[in-house]
Amino acid sequence: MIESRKRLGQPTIADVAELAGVSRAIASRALSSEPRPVSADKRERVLQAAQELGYKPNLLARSLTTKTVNLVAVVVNHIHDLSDLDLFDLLISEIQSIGKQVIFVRVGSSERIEEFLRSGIAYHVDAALVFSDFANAATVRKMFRNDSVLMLNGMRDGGAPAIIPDELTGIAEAVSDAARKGVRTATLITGRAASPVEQARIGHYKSEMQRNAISLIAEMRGDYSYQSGRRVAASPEWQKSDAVFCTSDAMAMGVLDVHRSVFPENRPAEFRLYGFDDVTLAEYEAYPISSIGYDKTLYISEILRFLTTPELFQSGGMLVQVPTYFVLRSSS
Amino acid sequence: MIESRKRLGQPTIADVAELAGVSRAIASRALSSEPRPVSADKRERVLQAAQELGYKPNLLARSLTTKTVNLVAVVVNHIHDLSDLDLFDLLISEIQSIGKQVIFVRVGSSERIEEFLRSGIAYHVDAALVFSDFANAATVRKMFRNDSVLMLNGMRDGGAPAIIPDELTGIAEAVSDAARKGVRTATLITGRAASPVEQARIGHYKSEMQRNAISLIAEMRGDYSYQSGRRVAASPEWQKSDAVFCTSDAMAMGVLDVHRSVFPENRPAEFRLYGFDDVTLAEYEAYPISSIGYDKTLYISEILRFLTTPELFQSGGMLVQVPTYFVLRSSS
DNA sequence: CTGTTAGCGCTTTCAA
DNA sequence: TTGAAAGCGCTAACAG
Repeated sequence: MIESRKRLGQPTIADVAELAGVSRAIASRALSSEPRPVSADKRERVLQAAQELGYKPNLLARSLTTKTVNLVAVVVNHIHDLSDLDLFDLLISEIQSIGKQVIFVRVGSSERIEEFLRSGIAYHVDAALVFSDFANAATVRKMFRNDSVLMLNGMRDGGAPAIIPDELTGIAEAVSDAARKGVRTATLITGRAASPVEQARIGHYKSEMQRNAISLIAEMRGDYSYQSGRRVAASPEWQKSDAVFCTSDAMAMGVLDVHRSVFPENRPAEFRLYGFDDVTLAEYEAYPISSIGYDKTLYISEILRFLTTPELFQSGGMLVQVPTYFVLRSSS
Repeated sequence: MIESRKRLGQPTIADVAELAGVSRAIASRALSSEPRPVSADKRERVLQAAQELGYKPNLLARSLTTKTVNLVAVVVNHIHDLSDLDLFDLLISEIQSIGKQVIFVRVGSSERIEEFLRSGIAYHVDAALVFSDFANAATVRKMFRNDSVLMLNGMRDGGAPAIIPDELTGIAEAVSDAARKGVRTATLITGRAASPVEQARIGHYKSEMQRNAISLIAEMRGDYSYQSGRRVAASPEWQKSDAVFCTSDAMAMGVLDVHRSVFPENRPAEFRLYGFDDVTLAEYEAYPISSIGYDKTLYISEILRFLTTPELFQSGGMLVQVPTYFVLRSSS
């Protein structure tokens, strides 16, 4: 006979075993989600006892031996984009549907991020999904006990697997849409130049413009935000061109609003406007911005594939590309 | 001499103790963040050894004895509301700043939520912040091992502490703004009627209208979304009134867009329009919607107060109110 | 199939 | 102040 149940606190597996009249090991096996050898009658008795006692396993204790917590870290810089929300809502929901939970880690510009991570449960996650571009894959991998890290920040800097939208296809479609409509000169409004993703994006716009005989007469710097779009569009350096390409929808909205006050039509009269991201917002009538998007459902299903069968991605930092496409709206 | 360090895996506190030539207990104390009796020189040696080994405590193991994980659950229905956007980024950031991490639990309409919770680390959180209205306080409390639950869904259904915006003040200001401008008749566009929060909100609008001699000539049902605002505004039942009050900004945006196509001015010409939530978006030129908001920073600081000193809230389900205020924009 | 025995890594009595 | 030892609750290895 094992010790009698201590009255305080939740029942443990020892209590269940005692009530069922079996050893703790048997109780553990009977309660396991994996198939484990237990005779039918004992399993029945254990389940019955667990039920009776209202037994709930302590996952912290279990994790200690199994080395797995069914926890996924989502590492972000910040979430202030609407497109972020659409994405994260679905992502969380999908991750939960495979029985894992999501811990959000917002790294902002913090320098102490590594220390912060180490001192929290997030350090023990089974996998990390990195949307933030604060560090490269190698660094990020060192930040988690587990080296199962998926880069989703557009970077592809080495050993870690990554899923990135193939931006070239969408950009090519957008630029050729402009060319087809007679656009000969264009302005490019960019975001944070430091980002390698932005560098590549800019490169694609330039090469596609060249291919389509569109000359880039001005390149202006924003920071992806609505306000920066307004600022750029209202600045004295602003010059007329046939088309304005922005590397974010928010900047395009800013540009649109500045020019809307001059041209009361719901779109700029003097140029064709293109955004990037295809945020939900563009569905709103006031911002009918032609944009470049990708299939979020597909993107997320690839992420889930990584979480459920990481082996598939481990072959030398596999890269999965998700196609982008052009979405035509009245701004262009 | 304790067993020599096993080569595999991370160094444990035993390794540190061994290297420092002290017992595990001493190492534990020296490394503790709490003040614990350790002689100065041993503490020094332990810290030195930990440093040398690159020792990182295993928080899962620690939690097993301390019963605390520095983890906060944020329970939501979904996160794609415009108003969510403004809140969650700041909330996560603030929670992290006090050394806790955030686990997001999206309950959607799932029935198996309790089971899901029990089988995850989230069950062991130190506190739960409930934005979702899927259940009452008592039920929610049973879903976490810890009963430190803060209701943020506007409900105030019992023992649990809650922080809710005091909507009456803002609504009173909005309605009186309308009255002052000569509004005599009004339409009210509402969201999900099932929600008790919405019920209260509607009640406030009605009583304030009465007080201000504004007659409510139509009450129409939306679902808080932009699309539902459009649908309502375009429906055959729509009738003219001096003012339109919506219980969400998104619906007001929908209403505005439907009427914008008739009146190209940036605001409806035939009535004054009022929203609710004061989403960031309303700062954009295309949607200059007068709205009702509250100080998110204040709201979040109250939440943080709960997390750091829950005792303050435990006196019989304390209710903290955060004042709302009216924000005047050109739509009214 | 079953039970015993060791742990997982850490903290905390409890004597010394 | 210190260290031995006893757990926290669970799972896994190993005999039977």
